[in-house]
Amino acid sequence: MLDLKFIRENPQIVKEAVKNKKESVDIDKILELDNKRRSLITKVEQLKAERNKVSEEIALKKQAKQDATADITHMRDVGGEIALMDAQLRSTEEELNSRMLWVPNIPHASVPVGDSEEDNVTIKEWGKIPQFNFTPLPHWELGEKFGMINLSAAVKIAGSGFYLLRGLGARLQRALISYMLDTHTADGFTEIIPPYLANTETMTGTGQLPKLAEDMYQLKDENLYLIPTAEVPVTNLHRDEILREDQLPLYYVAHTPCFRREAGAAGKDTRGLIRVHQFDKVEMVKIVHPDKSYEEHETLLQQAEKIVQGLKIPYRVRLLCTADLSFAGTKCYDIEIWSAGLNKYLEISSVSNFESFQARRMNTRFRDKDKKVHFVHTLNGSGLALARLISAILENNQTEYGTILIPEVIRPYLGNIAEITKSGQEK
RNA sequence: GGAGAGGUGUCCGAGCUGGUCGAAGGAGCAUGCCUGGAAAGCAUGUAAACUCGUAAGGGUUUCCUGGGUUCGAAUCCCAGCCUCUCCGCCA
Repeated sequence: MLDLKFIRENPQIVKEAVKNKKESVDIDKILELDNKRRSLITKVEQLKAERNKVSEEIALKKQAKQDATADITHMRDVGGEIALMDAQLRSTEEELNSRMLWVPNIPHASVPVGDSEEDNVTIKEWGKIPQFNFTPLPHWELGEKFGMINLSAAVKIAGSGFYLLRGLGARLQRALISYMLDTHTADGFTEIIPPYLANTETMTGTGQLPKLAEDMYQLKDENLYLIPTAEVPVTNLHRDEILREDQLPLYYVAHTPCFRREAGAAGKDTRGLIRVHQFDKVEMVKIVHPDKSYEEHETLLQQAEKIVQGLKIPYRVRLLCTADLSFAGTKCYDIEIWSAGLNKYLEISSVSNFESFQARRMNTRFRDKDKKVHFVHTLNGSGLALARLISAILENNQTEYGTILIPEVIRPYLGNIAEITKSGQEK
C-alpha cells in the first residue's frame, strides 16, 4: 500500500507507475474519496467535540443537582447527526481502503520501463553453458530412468500439476534444502518454520490479497489459504508491531512448501517439475531500516547467487522491467538457471525490494532514536526454489555414460554419493 | 468437542455500582542529579493513528473486534475472535 498523502501530493508519479506496471487503477477516484473523507472527518469531529464538551457540562450539572434536560435533548439531536455522518464516513473509508489495496507499488528509478519480459535486462552471466556430445535428456526422462521422479503417481494421488520424488530424488531435495539453510544461517539468517496456512490479514499484509486471490488455494470452510511462498508467513511475523531500531535488520530464512493454483498456465513450459501446484522453496526475508533497503537488496541477490554458484550451475541475472515487476515490488532481480534438457534459462529466484509497501499493509514499524515511528522496508529472495533446481541439476550434470554427477557441495548431505548410476542405486 | 475463567498502554496490573479515565500503581526505557566509574537512590519524561493549521497549537479516535443501549461506555447488553484451566479426543 502506498502512503495516501504521497498519492495526494504526487498523483502524476503514481499514475505513471500504474501505467508502467500495466495496471488499471482509478487514481482520481481515490483522490476524490480522500477529499470526501477528510471533509466528513472535519465536520463530524466538530460535532463530537461539542458532544464531549456538553456531556461534561451535563455531568457537572447533575453533580450540582441542577436541571440538564435542555442539554440532553439537544445532544440527542447532535448524537443522531453524528451517527448519520459516521455511517457516511465509514462507507467512504471502506471504499477508499479497498481501492488503496489495488494501487501497485512504484518502480524504483533504476528499473527500466518496458512492455513485457522481453524488456528485462540481463545484467550478469555466470558459468559456462555445458556442451554435450549427445542429446541431453530432459529431467522428467532422467527422473523416471533413475526412479527419482514419479509423475504418474503424483497425478493419481492429486491430479495434474503435481510431482512425486522418490529415493535418491527425495534425498537430493532434502540435501539441497539442508545445504541452502546451512549456507544462509551461516550468513546470519534465522531459520523459521512457519505455518503453511495463513489467514486473510496475513495474505493482505504481503500483498497477495486482494489482487492475486485467484492464484491461491483457499480452504472451503475457513478463513485460510495455503501459502504460495514462505514470504507470506515470515514477513508477517512482525505485523502490527513497533520494533526497536536496534532490532533491525532482521534476517529470516525458511523452507516451506509453496502452493499455487497456476490457473490458466496449462500448456506452455509446464512439463515435469517446471510449473507445478506444489513445490518446496527456501526463502530469505529481510526486514530493514529504510535507508538500507537498496544496499540490502544487492546483498540479498549475492546471497541467492552464492547457492547457485556453490552448485556450479550456469545462470544469468535479469533486472525486471516495469511491466514484469510484481504488483508489490519496487525493484526485482530474477536469477535464471540454465536448463540443458530444455535448452533455455529458467527462473529460479526472485529477489525483490518492497520498500514500505508491505510494511504499510502489515503495520510493521520501528521507533528511531528520536522516538519517531517509521515504516520498515521489507525484501525477500528465493534461495532457491527446489523443483526447478532439481530438474536443472539432473539435466546439466548428465554424462555421456548415462550417469548424473552430484554437485560436490551437497555430497556430504547425501552420504558422499558422487554419481547417480542405476535406478535406485548409487555409487 | 464439553465446562469454567479471562482479554486494559512496551510489560505487569488496578478500575468494571456508567461522567473530571489515555486510563491509578509498579516494572522497563530515556534524560538529568549523585559517583573515580557503576549499582542503588532521587527528579523529570515516556502511546499511536487520523485530522485542522505556514507554525505555535487545536480537535477526534483507540482499554480484543464488531454491533447495541445512553446526552455520555474501559465500565451495561449482544455477537464474534483469541488466550488460559479442567475434562474428553488425538499425531
